[in-house]
Amino acid sequence: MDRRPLPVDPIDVAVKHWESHGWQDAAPGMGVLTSVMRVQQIFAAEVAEVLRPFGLTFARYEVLMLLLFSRRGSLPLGTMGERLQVHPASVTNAVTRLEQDGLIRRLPNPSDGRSALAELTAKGRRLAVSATDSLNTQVFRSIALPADELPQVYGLLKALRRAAGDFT
Amino acid sequence: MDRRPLPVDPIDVAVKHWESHGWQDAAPGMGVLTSVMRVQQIFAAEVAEVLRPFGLTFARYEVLMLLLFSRRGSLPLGTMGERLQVHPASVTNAVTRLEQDGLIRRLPNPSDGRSALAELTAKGRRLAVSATDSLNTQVFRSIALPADELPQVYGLLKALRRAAGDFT
DNA sequence: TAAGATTGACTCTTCAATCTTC
DNA sequence: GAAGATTGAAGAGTCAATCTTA
Repeated sequence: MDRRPLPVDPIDVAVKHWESHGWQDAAPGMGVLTSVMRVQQIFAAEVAEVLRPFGLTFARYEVLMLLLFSRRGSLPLGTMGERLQVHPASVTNAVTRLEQDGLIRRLPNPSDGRSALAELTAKGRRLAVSATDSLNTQVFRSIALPADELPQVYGLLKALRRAAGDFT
Repeated sequence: MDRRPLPVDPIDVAVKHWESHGWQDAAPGMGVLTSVMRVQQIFAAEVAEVLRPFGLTFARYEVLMLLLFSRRGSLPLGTMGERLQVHPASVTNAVTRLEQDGLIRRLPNPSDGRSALAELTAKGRRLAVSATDSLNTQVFRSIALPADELPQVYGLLKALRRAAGDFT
């Protein structure tokens, strides 16, 4: 689904339309929201391409990394859903697939019979590290902004997330 | 799928993990990418909630707005895919659904027998304007950033989009 | 009764293959 | 043969309903 670059920025055009329809006060917000949607789409495509050879999606990669960074290499599914801010059903989905691929194991939670733990296997640990190496090199280190502007975007997006009640 | 706010910012935590695993140079990019993904998720949820009563998704709303802003109120499907940066199949999907709902009409393209035009109906035009009023009020005008910071984010995201080859 | 997890239905997206027209 | 659009299949996400345990 690759496209040639457009001669004009379609989001600039949309913002101008908003301004000329009497929606001046909403135009900047519309522009920012639409830009976030589009940048996410670009990032998601890049990440998906890098992760495909590993048999991973971004959601499943995030589950692996959460486990990699955890003290014992295991976490309750509910905790993972909270940290990743996704629906419980999405966690179940990702965990099931990762388990089929032998990257994690499901264990009963000794302290709560209702709960399940996901635990990283040795194979999962190795894959998480390899995939991270690729992502670091091909995506994260290549984000096309002057180095001093990255913390700026980060801070602005963080303000948006905090305002939305993501964290306190 | 609503969640209570977390006591710490999970993205801050991930960035710190990156730094302490010898991936310092990739940490800022990882933080920005992850933040964009999360802010997109928040925005998408807000937009979906506002559009639900109108029977619209964001993708279908974007199609309506593209037609609303076009000279004749009609555009070839391929052109819409380019402007919205989505797969042709997504356009077909959205257009089919909008047509079922009586918001647009499919017409043959007089200048190319392979191509189809989508044309806004009166009903579609009214709905597009109503939905925009709601989005302006409940989402776009309420984006939680000091007014002078919106153009800043916009500019930074635009630099990212340009670097990705979105437009020239 | 409530909480954790799972299931099945539904939506949206992309991809590959196909059909028609240029 | 190439381009525009469509179709069917597969993947991922949410939601509502359900099952089990606390």
